[in-house]
Amino acid sequence: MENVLMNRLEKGHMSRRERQIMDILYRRGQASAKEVLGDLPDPPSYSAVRALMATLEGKGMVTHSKESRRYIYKPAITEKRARRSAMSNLLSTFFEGRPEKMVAALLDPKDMQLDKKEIEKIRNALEEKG
Amino acid sequence: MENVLMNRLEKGHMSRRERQIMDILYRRGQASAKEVLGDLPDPPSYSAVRALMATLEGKGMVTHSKESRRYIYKPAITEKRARRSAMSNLLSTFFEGRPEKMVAALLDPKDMQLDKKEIEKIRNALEEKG
DNA sequence: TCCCTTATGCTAAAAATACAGCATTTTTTT
DNA sequence: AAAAAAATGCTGTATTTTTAGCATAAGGGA
Repeated sequence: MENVLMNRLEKGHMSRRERQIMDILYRRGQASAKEVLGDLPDPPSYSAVRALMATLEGKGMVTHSKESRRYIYKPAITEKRARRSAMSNLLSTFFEGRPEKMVAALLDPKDMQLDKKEIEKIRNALEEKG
Repeated sequence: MENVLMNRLEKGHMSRRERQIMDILYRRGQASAKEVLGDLPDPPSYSAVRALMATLEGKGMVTHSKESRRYIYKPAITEKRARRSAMSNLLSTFFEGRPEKMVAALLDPKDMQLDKKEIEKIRNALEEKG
C-alpha cells in the first residue's frame, strides 16, 4: 500500500499536472486550490484544479484538512522522503550516483552561478559534518 | 525555437513515459530502442517504445543516427543543460533555491548515506574551487 | 536462394488525463 | 433570513498518452 505510493511519488509515475502540483505543494508546504492554481503554469480553470486535487487525494498522494472553510492540501509523503528520493534520482541520472560529482556541479561556475557567500556557506556546512 | 525545447525539457511538460525515456537516455548517453525498453519500468511492448521514440524525436527532444542498421537515440539537449535545469528545479522545490542546503542534505546521514571517503571527496571538490 | 531474425514505419484504438460547466452546499453580509 | 459570495462535488467530453498489431525492408546463415 505504502509501496504503491512510493512508486508513484518516487519513480516518476505521475502525470504532468500531478507533478506540477506536487512540486507546488512541496515548495509551499501546503496550499489551497486557489493558491495551487495561482502557481500553475498554463493555468487551467479553478474547477479543473479542484478536480486534480481530488484525483491526487484519491490516489493518496495528498491529504486535505479544513481550515475555517477552505481545504488546505498537503503532500501525503513527508518532504524529507520525497526530497531524498528526488535527490537519488538526480544523482543516478546525472552523476553516476556520486554525490561529490553533484557538489562539483554545484560549485562549477559554468553549471550554477554561485557567489562567494554561497560557497562559503557550503564550506561551513561541510565543516560541521565530516 | 530552442526555447520551446527548453520549456519542454525544463518545465516538466513531458509525459510520464517521455520523462522515463529521457532519464534513461541521459543515464546511458545514448541507446537503442531495445535498450530503452530494457530499462523502462513496467515495460510496454517494443513497438510502443519505438512509437514513443518517434514522438520524442518529432518534438525535437531526441535525435537518432543509424549504427549499422539500428537506430541509436540521443538526447537533443546537452546533458549539461538538462542537468542544470534539473538541479535548479530540485533546488527551488526542496531547498528554497539555496545550494548550501542541498549540500547539507547530501551530507546528512539521515538523508543520504555517505561514507567517509565520499565526504572526503566532497571536501576535495570544494578545496579546488572557492 | 529461402527462411528467420531484427529492424522500422504506420495505423488505429484503448486507456488515462485534463478540463469546463453546472448543481449543490456552506459562509458571510446586509 | 435572503441574497451574494465562496467552496465543493459531479458529470460528460475533449485531448493526450500509451499501446498493440501488422506490413515491410535488410542482413545472416542453412
